[in-house]
Amino acid sequence: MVSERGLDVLKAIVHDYVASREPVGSKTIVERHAFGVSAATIRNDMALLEEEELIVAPHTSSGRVPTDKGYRLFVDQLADRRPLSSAQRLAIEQFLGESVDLDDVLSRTVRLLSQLTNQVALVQYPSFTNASVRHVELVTLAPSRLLAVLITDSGRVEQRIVETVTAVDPSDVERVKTAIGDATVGRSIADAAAALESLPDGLDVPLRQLARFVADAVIGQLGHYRQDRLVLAGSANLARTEDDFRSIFPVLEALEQQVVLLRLFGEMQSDAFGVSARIGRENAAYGLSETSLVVSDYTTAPGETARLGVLGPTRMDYSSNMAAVRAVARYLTRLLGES
Amino acid sequence: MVSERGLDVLKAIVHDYVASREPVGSKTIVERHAFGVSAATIRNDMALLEEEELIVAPHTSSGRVPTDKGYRLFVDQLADRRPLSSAQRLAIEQFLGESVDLDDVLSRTVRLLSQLTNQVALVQYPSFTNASVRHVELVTLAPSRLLAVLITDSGRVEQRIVETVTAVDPSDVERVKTAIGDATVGRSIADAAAALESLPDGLDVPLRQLARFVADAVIGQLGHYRQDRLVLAGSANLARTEDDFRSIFPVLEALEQQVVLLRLFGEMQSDAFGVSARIGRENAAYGLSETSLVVSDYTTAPGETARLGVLGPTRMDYSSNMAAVRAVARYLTRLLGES
DNA sequence: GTTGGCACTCACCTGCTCTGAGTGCCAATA
DNA sequence: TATTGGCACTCAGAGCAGGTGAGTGCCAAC
Repeated sequence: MVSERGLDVLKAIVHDYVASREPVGSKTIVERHAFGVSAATIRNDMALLEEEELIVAPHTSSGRVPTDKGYRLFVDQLADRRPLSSAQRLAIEQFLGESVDLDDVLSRTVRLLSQLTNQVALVQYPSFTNASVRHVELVTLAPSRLLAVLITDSGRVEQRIVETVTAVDPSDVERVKTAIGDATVGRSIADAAAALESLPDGLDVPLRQLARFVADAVIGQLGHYRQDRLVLAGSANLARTEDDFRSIFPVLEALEQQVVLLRLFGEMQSDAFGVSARIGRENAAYGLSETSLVVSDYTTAPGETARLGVLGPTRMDYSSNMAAVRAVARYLTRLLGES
Repeated sequence: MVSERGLDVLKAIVHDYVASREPVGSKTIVERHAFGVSAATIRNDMALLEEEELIVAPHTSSGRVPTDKGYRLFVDQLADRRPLSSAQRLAIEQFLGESVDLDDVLSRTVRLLSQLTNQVALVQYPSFTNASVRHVELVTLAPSRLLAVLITDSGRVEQRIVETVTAVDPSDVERVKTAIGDATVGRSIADAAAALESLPDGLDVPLRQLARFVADAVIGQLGHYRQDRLVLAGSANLARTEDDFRSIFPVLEALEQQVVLLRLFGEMQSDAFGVSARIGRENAAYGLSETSLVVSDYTTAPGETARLGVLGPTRMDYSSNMAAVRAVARYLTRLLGES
């Protein structure tokens, strides 16, 4: 069993190792932290911690380094949950407050988060499955090319080009637009998609083909509300933080394969404090076994959440990263919940 | 003066160095290329090339490496302009042909280009300054929050949230929408912005404030047509190609600071073949002195061009990268020029 | 349970030699 | 005059030896 002081020693090791990037020895610990005991005592504690596989020595005569299990214990029980500085809070409010639309909010959020944490920041687009259709617009770009624009009450705008086989008559376009609007406006995403499926069959024959094309396009746009997207920023931080450049290659690759990250996001469960972490080898299945992810939910509407977080080397400052992720998620919830 | 064969030697050095990543010696050259002369002769040529600062020896007793000046000469005079394989051409057509809208086209383009070249790919959004306003839509999201949507005949859609001080009357919204539509639809971006400036003054007092808010928002959207944006893909290739990881940090940073890249894009001039390169220290002002950029224009409408290209280490395969950039730019011109 | 002491380990630094790829130069050759 | 084989020279990099020091494990004493 690990003693009370033993846990404090683990905490000290995590802190010092994150700060110095070098294995931590018993002497360093007594020098930097006021334990009031000698180095030999610390050594005994460290031997116990090593037995529990919470720390490990890279080679026989070196200091210790936390294991993934050690980080996990640290995150779950030991990490300080200290709030951000008021200057940081102010920065969040000011920077995000200037946003002009949803895209802008999220792009600002992700840049902000990467600057606060010095890590790669990720923000998932809200799914808005509870949203309902506010407006459908159909614009003629060329004789046989239309642009379908879908607007929801969540303020999201989707566009899609519709190619038709033959040139279309403007009045037909108008009638199809009205029909589609009648069938969808005010309905939820799911209901609207269902209504559109059968819509063309109820129309006069001359309109059917056009209506089919447009309805399919709009259904495709509605489908986007299930598919998620990520925005990210700060990948340069990887090259700064990481010491070995070969290790950043799989990470950069994962960042481009958003699917992987979305699956990871999906699997994570927030704890009572609204923040959760996935550490090192817990991500091995995704080729990210030396990488940790700190994630929090944010809410855009009752019952609708999306996630944001940061990604960095296992050896990261969990305390402050978790605080930053939490604060940004809260502020974002407040900002987007207003509408 | 450098002889005819001297240039062939330079060409061989560039080729071999790009392939092997190691300084190229005289013996290697005679072994791999059928020059029909001895190593000593090649050495004489190399001494001349070194005098002209086209190649350099990293240390006294090693092979030679091209200088930036050497790459420049290679690109301008020696690089083969061989076309892509038909399989590659097919891949371009198939992959891009499936696009559903402008965003999709550009995001597919950039991914494609990064896969073809194994470099970081960049695509600039078209500016569409010649475009004209097709439609303006105003949607009420909340009592004092509207969404303004701007659609142009180039198929681009801009959205922006408008906050008003007080709750707005739906019929007022309708009237403002009509007024703004009348003032802008069918006009060019520049004309529409000018017309909107003075629009509110001509309206009844009760509508003025609302009209001012909305007009400002739409003017802001129109302003986006001057500001450019970049999409990029393949930054993981950096970590693969580069041997020293410290060198990728400034590059990753530049990739996040799109402003820098946009300025670089702006300064480049395409040559007669439609492709241009900026090599190594020519980019020193941007902190990219070990990086080269291969760029081509693509055309979206008569008189309107934007750029795309790839970015990678100075030691890159210029021949095939230039071929790929050129082919993709041509195809994109054809695809976007259709509308 | 804690401590000081002590022998032990091992990564890392330094200085050394050795090797080989590659060069520059030169006199001989076509 | 251009080309060639020969040769001495250079120097990065690999491999080895010895020294240093941070850190450990263990133990007897407190």
